Amino acid sequence: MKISEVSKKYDISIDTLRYYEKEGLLPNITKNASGVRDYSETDCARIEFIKCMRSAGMPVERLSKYISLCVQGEGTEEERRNMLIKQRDELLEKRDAIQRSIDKLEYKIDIYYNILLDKEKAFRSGN
Amino acid sequence: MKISEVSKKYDISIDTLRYYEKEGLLPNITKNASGVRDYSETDCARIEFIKCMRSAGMPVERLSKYISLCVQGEGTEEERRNMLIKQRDELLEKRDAIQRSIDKLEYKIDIYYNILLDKEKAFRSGN
DNA sequence: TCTTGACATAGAGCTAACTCAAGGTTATAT
DNA sequence: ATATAACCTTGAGTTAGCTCTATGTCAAGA
Repeated sequence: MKISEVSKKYDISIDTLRYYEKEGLLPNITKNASGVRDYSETDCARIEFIKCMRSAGMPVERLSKYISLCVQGEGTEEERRNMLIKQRDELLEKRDAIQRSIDKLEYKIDIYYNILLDKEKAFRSGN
Repeated sequence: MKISEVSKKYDISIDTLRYYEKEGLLPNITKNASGVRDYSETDCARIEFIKCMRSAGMPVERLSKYISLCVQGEGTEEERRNMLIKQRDELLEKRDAIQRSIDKLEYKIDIYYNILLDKEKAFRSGN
């Protein structure tokens, strides 16, 4: 798969794909004789994973570290697992912070609803 | 309340408090004759709100816009409400993206668990 | 053959949200 | 009286994560 196809498929800009590669998130991409990238199935799976993690705010540097462990292979499983656990725990906290924010917003939205309703009533009764 | 107290109470750096003020998030802070800030109850309530919104990633610029509407007062309620609704909807999406990421992480953590368990077994049986 | 379009690299530029540094003033403790 | 600490302002510096620019190569169609 060529870079433009991957870009379309995953809705990630070509620049970003090359940037990720430079940062170590996409190691060992095959290139043909004239240097053109050809993304494999494995590369695509990795891109999907990266996209998911990035959408949740996992830092590029941490992803890079994790992927370098994957490439190292055998013997790094425990460290990899610990990284994922840490990341998950951070996301749980983040999710809760977002939920608190949502709750506060809902509360205020409701208050404005009542204010606007009162104004409407006042208008109708000719104030 | 002085800036250092506010800083401690809300765990926001002094620099950040002044930065927020400059960006319009904390308008009309009272200052004494020698220019020292004195945060009121209202200011503190606003800081708490800002902290909550910032922790969920609401942009400073949007907060600034919202707060300027609050300061404008009467007649801006509908626009304010719409801003909050938009922000809430974005957070709902964000929360869901994070949840998807959490789910993927849980899945992988479990896979690593089984890998490590198998290694342990192999070790015990002398492989 | 010539042009066009998709690819490549290297490195500069951009934005958000802080964070720090330099230099100055004021209130308080010794 | 002086030193210290807490405040002030202005403006520069930092970081992450892209995004853009300049320049060049290469394969395919008119």
